[in-house]
Amino acid sequence: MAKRQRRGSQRITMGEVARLANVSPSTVSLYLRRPDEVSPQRAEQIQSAIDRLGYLPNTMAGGLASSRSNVIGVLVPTITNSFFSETLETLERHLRSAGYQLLIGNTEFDVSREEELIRSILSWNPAGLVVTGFLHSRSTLSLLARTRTPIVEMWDFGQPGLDMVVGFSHHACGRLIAEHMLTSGRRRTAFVSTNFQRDVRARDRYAGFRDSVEAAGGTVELCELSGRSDASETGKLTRDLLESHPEIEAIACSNDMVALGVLFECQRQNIDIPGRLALAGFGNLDFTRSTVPPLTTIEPPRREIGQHVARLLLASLEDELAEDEKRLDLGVRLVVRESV
Amino acid sequence: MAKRQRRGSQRITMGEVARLANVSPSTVSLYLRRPDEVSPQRAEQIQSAIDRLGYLPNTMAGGLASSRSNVIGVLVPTITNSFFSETLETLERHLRSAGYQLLIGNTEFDVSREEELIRSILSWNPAGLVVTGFLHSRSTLSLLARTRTPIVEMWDFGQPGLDMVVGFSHHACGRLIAEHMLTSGRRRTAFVSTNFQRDVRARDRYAGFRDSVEAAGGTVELCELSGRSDASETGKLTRDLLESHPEIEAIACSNDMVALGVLFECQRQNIDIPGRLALAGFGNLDFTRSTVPPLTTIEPPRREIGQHVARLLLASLEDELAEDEKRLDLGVRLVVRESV
DNA sequence: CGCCTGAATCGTAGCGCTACGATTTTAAGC
DNA sequence: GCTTAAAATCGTAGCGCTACGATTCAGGCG
Repeated sequence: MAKRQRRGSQRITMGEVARLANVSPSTVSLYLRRPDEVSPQRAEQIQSAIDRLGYLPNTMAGGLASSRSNVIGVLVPTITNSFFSETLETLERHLRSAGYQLLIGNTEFDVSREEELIRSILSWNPAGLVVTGFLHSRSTLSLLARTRTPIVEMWDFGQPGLDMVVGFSHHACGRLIAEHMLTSGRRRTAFVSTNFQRDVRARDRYAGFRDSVEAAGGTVELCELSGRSDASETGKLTRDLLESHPEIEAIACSNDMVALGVLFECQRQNIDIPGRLALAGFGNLDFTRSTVPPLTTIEPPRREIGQHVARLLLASLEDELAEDEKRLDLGVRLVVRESV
Repeated sequence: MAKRQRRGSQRITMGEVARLANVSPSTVSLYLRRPDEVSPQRAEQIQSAIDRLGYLPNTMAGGLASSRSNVIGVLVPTITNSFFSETLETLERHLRSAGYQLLIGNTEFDVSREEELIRSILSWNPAGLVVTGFLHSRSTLSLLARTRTPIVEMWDFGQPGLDMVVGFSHHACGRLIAEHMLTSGRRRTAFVSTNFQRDVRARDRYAGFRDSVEAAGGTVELCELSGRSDASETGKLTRDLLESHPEIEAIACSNDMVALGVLFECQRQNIDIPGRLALAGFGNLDFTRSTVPPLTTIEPPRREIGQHVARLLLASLEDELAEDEKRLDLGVRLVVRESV
């Protein structure tokens, strides 16, 4: 909380607008909320008073009085990741145009931090809540069970969920990549991942990949990149991997940035892609189409997620949604280019 | 605003906690705000009542009553850009640990959208406001002049500013790159930029670059990339540029993603970097150290900006800052690698 | 011309909390 | 045991707005 008190900072109230416009405060309030219910004449008086005074409504007072808010809380593991930030951007655009304000929180892939953030967001009496994935702490779950605000779990699919779900199956992504590699005749593979311990969804993609490869009699070597180094540490890791496992003929990466690191290492070592080694990413980031060679990857519906989350949220705020409208698998697209 | 009314969603109030704990509501409030001012015995009664009821304070009611809020508004051009999102992440971390809640807005490089967002944030009676850069609409300026909340303008430096300023000079960045290229003997240059029309800071970097190059008797060809295509359209543009201006021996890019696109095009055309062409980016994104060849770029103080903005904001909330503490040029570091 | 109806406007009572002065409790000192 | 100051607790009066029922106003009609 602010230490320095800033009261009396001559903020204009609705009452002052009313006085200047020669109407009652209730009329001003009504004008602001449902302009077509006041006469054109009053409307005009009120608007000009507002303009003249530079009146800004006090959201907190309004929210308290109506015990309702235009806040929607959104929790992502990190906004630093273009997957989530594009979803956020789209979500923001759609929700703002419907009059809502996003409260964004970074869970840092940590369920206890998520809990803390949810507590803080819930104290705003939000109209809706959007969280990433299905993994929540026990007390988060009970916190969420008790609240009545609509909840969307996004960026994943395949589990029951708390209320609404918009996403896709990461396990299926892994399988998709695996099948494509198998088709191109590769059986000895590796999966290189950042953030493997913390990111359930990366682990799901790995699991899907491994399941498919092993079902076809192939092998999968798992390589974890430590920390946040997306493309720098990758070089060394790739070198070690290829040295200790010279039989490997395909590498799937947990995301395109990792794949970029692998790709540059291959360029350095003159390893032919896809001749000697097949390479695939995840994310279909912008650069993937211009790498040398262009990178085969998976396009997750980043912006579509945002759009549909907004749509569902808005709909559920209007009226109760049928059960079968509450779950949306947006699927995923394999973008085949030249690296596999 | 929410259409469906969710009142009566049996939310627990402070009064109910008080009743269960056998104290007055004021004591509960005091306990929550300044726990050390209630006796340990009461504290314990109250806390257990809170836990038992699952009480969550109502932020709006608190904010209204104290006419003060723990909200800090932050406006960035786009959260989709790792420059800003890393600043945001750092800012969030520091500010949250001091008890503040960020309200993030996307201006989309549009001053009128910025104005709209500022209006909306101001209606929350925020404790502070952070905006990106110096470019604001006329009415934003008057809106901001009237308010008493501390304001930080970040990610730029060199203009008077409204209140506090934390950033660095983009013009200086351009000069830095130019000087390095000139030192390596290049005089015929090009500047390739995304988002040139909308992004003042990219234009400043260009201006700095051009000023230095031209002062040394060199030439600068400006290439603008349309829209959001960071690395894909870049290939074609580079090809055209190199064809129509075969004399060009150095390319500076508005950011590392653009440089990546140029680099891949050069790989395709077998253009030797830095032999035939020098290349530099901006941002020092993670991948730049592993490209082939590693990319010379500029490291902007992304996270430091967040950290110092938080520090200044917090300090100005405690007490008045001296004038000379209000402006901070964080500078910039040229990261020399192999591409120039 | 009064009556009725619907539209426009208004007044009042909170929303759940905090600020702050009033009151009660505690403990120290003699 | 009494006084007194300090510490702990409490009661009241809003914060600025919205909800909603009460009131006023227009106009149309018998």
